[in-house]
Amino acid sequence: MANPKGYPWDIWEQMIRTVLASVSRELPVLIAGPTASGKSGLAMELAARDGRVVVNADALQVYDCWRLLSARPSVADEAQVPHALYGHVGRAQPYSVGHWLREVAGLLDRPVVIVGGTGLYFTALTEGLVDIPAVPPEVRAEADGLRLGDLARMLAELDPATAARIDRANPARIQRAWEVWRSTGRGLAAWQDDTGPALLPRAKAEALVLRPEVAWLNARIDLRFDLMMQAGALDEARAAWPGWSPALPYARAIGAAELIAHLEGQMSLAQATEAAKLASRQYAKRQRTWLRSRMGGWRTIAQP
RNA sequence: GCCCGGAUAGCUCAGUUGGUAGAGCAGCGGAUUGAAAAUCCGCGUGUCGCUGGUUCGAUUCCGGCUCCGGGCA
Repeated sequence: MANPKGYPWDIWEQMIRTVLASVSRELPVLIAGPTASGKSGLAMELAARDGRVVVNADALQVYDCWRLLSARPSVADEAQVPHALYGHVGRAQPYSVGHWLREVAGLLDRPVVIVGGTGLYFTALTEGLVDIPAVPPEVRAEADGLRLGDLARMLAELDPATAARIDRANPARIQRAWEVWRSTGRGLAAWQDDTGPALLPRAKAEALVLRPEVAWLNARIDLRFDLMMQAGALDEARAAWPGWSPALPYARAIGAAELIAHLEGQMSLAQATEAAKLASRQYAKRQRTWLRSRMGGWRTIAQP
């Protein structure tokens, strides 16, 4: 990617290369960082150097419909170095951390560099995740049909331990807790207390976090979206338009809803573009919070 | 040139019968063990255009000025 005007991309890239020179050739490598920080390119270099497979740790790059909008590696990239867990999930297919972790488990018998921006995925990998049976679609549908207040009341009554532990102002948490109780007959808190050892503890991997400077990253984010548009992101959105289901996870790709809204005549292309860039910057901020607070023991690569 | 309206947070605006002001968005901080590019929680960041006057006290009332809209010439 080109260098945003006035920002020292070359210095950042050189600095990272220096760091990479000291990265183990044997241990699995993890690369976390905010969107547009240059993770994928670095992963490819390491993969080429050590004969590693690049493994995706991004919740949106798994979907087959978003190569451009999710900033997935290009066809050329994939031809150059082996990649795994990219674009292998259909948009109507259920997918979540649990699926991802099980797939990663099957790949750890070979040299890997695991790269992505989804903090939850890395935390599940290095700190563990309870194996709770998947919530059946009927239970999800049942929960979707109930009012939040009712879910909260039922949860407080049936599973007070979980109700006390979760953020009860958060609808997503309440619904998840209710669904687990409903589909397994056991409380989420009880399940979580049984969390086993991590699949790949951070001590057994080379764990890196990229932390570029905020203004620099924001400029990169804006530039990257412009490049996506030049590469045909609007066509990609148009292809995903028929049967568009905003409630499904695939629809959360930043920029997708904005471009669809434009196709539906609800906003100009300029407005959609601005909204998508804004949403990306806000997403990067949330990622920063996670990286700061949950990846303290990781090796930080910050911009000077 | 004259008349009318406006000027308050980064933006769009509300408000103060005179006691130095608050919403939305943006921003900042945080939570986050299966929808996580999701979801949720917290925080107001200010020469109230400038300048005189009245007043114990002016962002508020009065005069002048500046700028921005609109109208009449």
